[in-house]
Amino acid sequence: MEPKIAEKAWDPKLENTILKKWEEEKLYDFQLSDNNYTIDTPPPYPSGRPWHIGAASHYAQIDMIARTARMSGKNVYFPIGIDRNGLPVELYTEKKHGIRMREIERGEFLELCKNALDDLEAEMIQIMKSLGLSGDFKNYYRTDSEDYRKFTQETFIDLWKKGVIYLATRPNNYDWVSGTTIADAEIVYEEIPTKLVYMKFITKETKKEIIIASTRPELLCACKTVIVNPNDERYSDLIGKELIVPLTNNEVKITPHHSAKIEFGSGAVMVCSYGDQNDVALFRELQLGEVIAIGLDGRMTEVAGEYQGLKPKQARTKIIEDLKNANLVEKIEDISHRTPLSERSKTPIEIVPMEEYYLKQKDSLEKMKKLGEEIEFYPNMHKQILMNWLESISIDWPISRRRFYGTEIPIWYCNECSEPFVPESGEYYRPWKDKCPTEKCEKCGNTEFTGEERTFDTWMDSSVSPLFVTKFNRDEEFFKKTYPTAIRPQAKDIVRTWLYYTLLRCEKLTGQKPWSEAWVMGYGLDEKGMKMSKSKGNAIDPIPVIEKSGADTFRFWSASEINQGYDFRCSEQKIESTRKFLSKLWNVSRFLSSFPVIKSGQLSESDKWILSELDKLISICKEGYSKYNFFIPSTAIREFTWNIFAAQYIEIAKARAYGIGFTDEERDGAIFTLHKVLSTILKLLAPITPFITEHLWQTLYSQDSIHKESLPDIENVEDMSEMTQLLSEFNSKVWNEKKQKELSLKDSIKIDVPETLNQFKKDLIAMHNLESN
RNA sequence: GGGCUCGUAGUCUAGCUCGGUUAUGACGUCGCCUUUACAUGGCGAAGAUCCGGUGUUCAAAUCACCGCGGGCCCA
Repeated sequence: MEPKIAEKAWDPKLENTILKKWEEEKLYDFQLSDNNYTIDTPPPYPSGRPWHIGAASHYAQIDMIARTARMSGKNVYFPIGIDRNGLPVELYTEKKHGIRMREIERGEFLELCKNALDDLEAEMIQIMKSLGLSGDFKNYYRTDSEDYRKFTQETFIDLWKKGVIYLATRPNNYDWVSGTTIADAEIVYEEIPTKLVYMKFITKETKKEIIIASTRPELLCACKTVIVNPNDERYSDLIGKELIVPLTNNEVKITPHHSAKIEFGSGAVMVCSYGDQNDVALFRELQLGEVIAIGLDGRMTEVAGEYQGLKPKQARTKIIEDLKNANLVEKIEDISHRTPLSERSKTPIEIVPMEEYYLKQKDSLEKMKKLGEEIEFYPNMHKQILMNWLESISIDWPISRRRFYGTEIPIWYCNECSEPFVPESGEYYRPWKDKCPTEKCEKCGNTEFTGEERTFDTWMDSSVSPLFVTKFNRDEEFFKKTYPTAIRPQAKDIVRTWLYYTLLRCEKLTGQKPWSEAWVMGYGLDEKGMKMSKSKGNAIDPIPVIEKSGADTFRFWSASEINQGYDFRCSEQKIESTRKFLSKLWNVSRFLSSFPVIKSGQLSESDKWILSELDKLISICKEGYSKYNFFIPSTAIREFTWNIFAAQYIEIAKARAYGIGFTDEERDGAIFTLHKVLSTILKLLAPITPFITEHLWQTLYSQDSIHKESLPDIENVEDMSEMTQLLSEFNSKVWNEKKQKELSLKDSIKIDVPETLNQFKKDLIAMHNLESN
C-alpha cells in the first residue's frame, strides 16, 4: 500500500499555503452571535527593532487561547490592535533622525513618528500573521487613529463631567535650559564634583547643636523635616523633637526613616522640596507640605528671601558664604556626587512642582479590590501583584504628559479668566492646532482661547481597549453581547499599569468589570536567564527563527517550554530541536496514511489498552486547556505520541494491521484504532500547532478544516493503564535481548510472554516473532 | 534602597497542598546500531550537596524561620 503522504518530512513552507487557504475561506471571521467569547487582546507597542521574541511567544499563546475556545464551541472574537501612543516612539524618532522633539514643528514631528510606527507595525503584523494568529486582522485598530483617539477623548469628557478629574501640582523633572519637563527615560547620571556642607542645626528645647550634611544648602528654605535612621543611637532620644533650621530659623521635626544612611554625612538628613527623587518620595510618604523654592525659570523663588532670582548654583555659593559668616558651618568636604542630568542639555535637572491633571483613584480602591477578587487569574499567584499594588497606591493617577505623540487632552482655556472649556464628545480634538469649538467663555464672555498642549498618559488610551473593541457607545447591541469580555491575556510586568488602569477606567465608565478572567504570562529572558536588551546584544530576532523552524515549531516550543505565568528562557537551539516532535508526528501520520480510514473493527486487548491511555490523555489535555495552561497538553501529547503510541502501540499493532496471520476483523480493529488515536491526537494538538494538524487532518480525514472540529470527549472506557509499564518493560526486554544476540528485529527469538500480559499474547508473538511457548 | 515573586541535572519540568521507595519525564551531551513509517530514527550511559543554613520530626525536595541568588515593578 502506498502512503497517501509521500513527503518524508513536514515542510514549514507549507504554512504559507495553509495561511492563504484560511484567509480565502474566511475561517476566522467573526460574526456576532449570542455565545461570544471576547478576547481583550493586548495591542503591542512598536518601540523598535527587533520585536521581542518573548512577545512573539505571548501572542502565539494568546492564539492558543482563541483556538481552544473555538474548539470548545465558543464564537470567538479575537481583535487585533496596535498601541501607538507614547514616549518610546518619540525617543526612537529623535534618535533615528538626530532631532529634538521641541526643536521642530509639532506637526512635522508627529508625521515622522507616524512613519516610524508604520514601519515597525508592519513587521509586528507580519510576525503575528505568520505565527498563525486567528485574529480579526481585517478590522485591526490603532490607538493613534482618529477613531480611537476620539474614543479616548470621549471617555475623558465623560469622566470630566462625572467630576473625577482635577488639577493638582506634583513634582516633575525639569530641564530649565530647554524649558521643559523631561521623562525619567531622558535622564542621564554623571559623577560631578560638589561640596558637602556640614551645617549646624539647633534643637529647639535643649539648644544642642546637630550637624546635618547636604549638597543643596540653597534649599534650606524648603526644608520640612530632618530624618535619622531609627537604628542610629546618636539620635534616638531626639526623635520627634523640633530643630531650628539655620538662617531661615524655621522649625522642623526630626523623623525616623530607614532611608537615612547612618554612615553618610552625620547620619541626619534634611528633606527639602525637592533636592532629589528621594525627597519626592519622602514628601509623599510623610505627607509634608511642599515649598516651591525653584521656579520654572530655573531661579530661586520668593521663599528663598534674599536669594530670590539667583540660579541654584549661585545661591549655593552665596548661602555657603552667609552660613560661614554666621558660624553655622562645621566643615565642607569636596565630594563626587552622582547627579541626574538632562540627556539633552547636560544640565542638572531640578525637581519642580507643576500642575497636572489627575484622575481620582484613591476612593475606588476598595471597589477595585472587590473586582479583583471576582476575576479569575491564571495562574492565581499573579493576582497578588494586583492586590499588592492596590494596597500601595497613595496618590491619584496623574494623566497629563508634556509630550507630543499621544492623544490630546481636549481642553481650551479662556485667555482672560483661564476658565477651562471641555467640548462635547463626538469629534477628535487637537487643541494645540484646532480653533476652540466655542465662541465665548461661559464665565467671562471673552472670545479668545488657548488650546491645551499636553497629551494623555498612554495608559489612558490602552485602558479602554475592552470598551473600544466591544463598541461601547457606538453599537449598543454589539456592546451588550460582548461586554464584559471573557478574558484579558497579558504579560506580568504590566499588571500594575495596563491591567489595573483598565479595571479602574472600565468600572468608572460602565460600572462593571471588563473581563471575567485574566491570564498573566511571564517574561522572556535570554538563555542564561538574563533580561534581553539591544544594548546587551542578547536580543533574539524572532523573524529568522520563525522562518527557519516554522510557526508550529515555535508555537510548540512556546507551549512545551513555558510553565504558566513563569519567566522563561529563549534559545534558538532549543526552539529548533523542538521540531523533532513534529517530524515524529509527521512520520506516524505517513505510516498510518498507507492504511484506509475505516469506521469499525474487532478490538483486541491491545487496542482497548491504547484507547484507555487515549482517554487518559484527553482528560489531561482538557484539564490543561480549561486553565489555558498549554504546557500540560503539549507535554502530555508529546509523551503519549512518542513513548506510548509510536514506541509501543504501533509496534504491537503493526503486524496485525498488515493482516499477516490475523483475520480481517482483527486487522480492521488495528487499523481502526490507529486512525482513531491519530485523529484524536491531531484534534487535541490543533490549538497549539494549527498548521501541521490542519495539513494532516485534511490529507487523511476530511476536506473541512480541523479548526471547525470540537475537542474530543472522553469515552469512559475501562482503565487499563496499569498495563502500560508492563508492556513497555517486556518490549524493551525483547529488543535488548535481540540486540545482545545481534539478531535482527525480524528474527525469531524464544522468550516467554509473562502471565500478566497473557491477554496481549497474540499481538506480542506476532510483533516480536516469538517462538510460541 | 523598597515591595512582590520565583529557586529541583547545562535547560525545561513532575513530585511540594496532605513529610515516608532508588527524586519523574523531556531537550541537550556522550557511546553503540542502517533495523522497523521515521538516522528528523532506535538502544544505552553519564549528569541533581532538590539555592545555603538552622529548626521541627523516627523521617524533610516537601513544614517553619533566617540568609543568598534571579526576575519584575517602584524609587
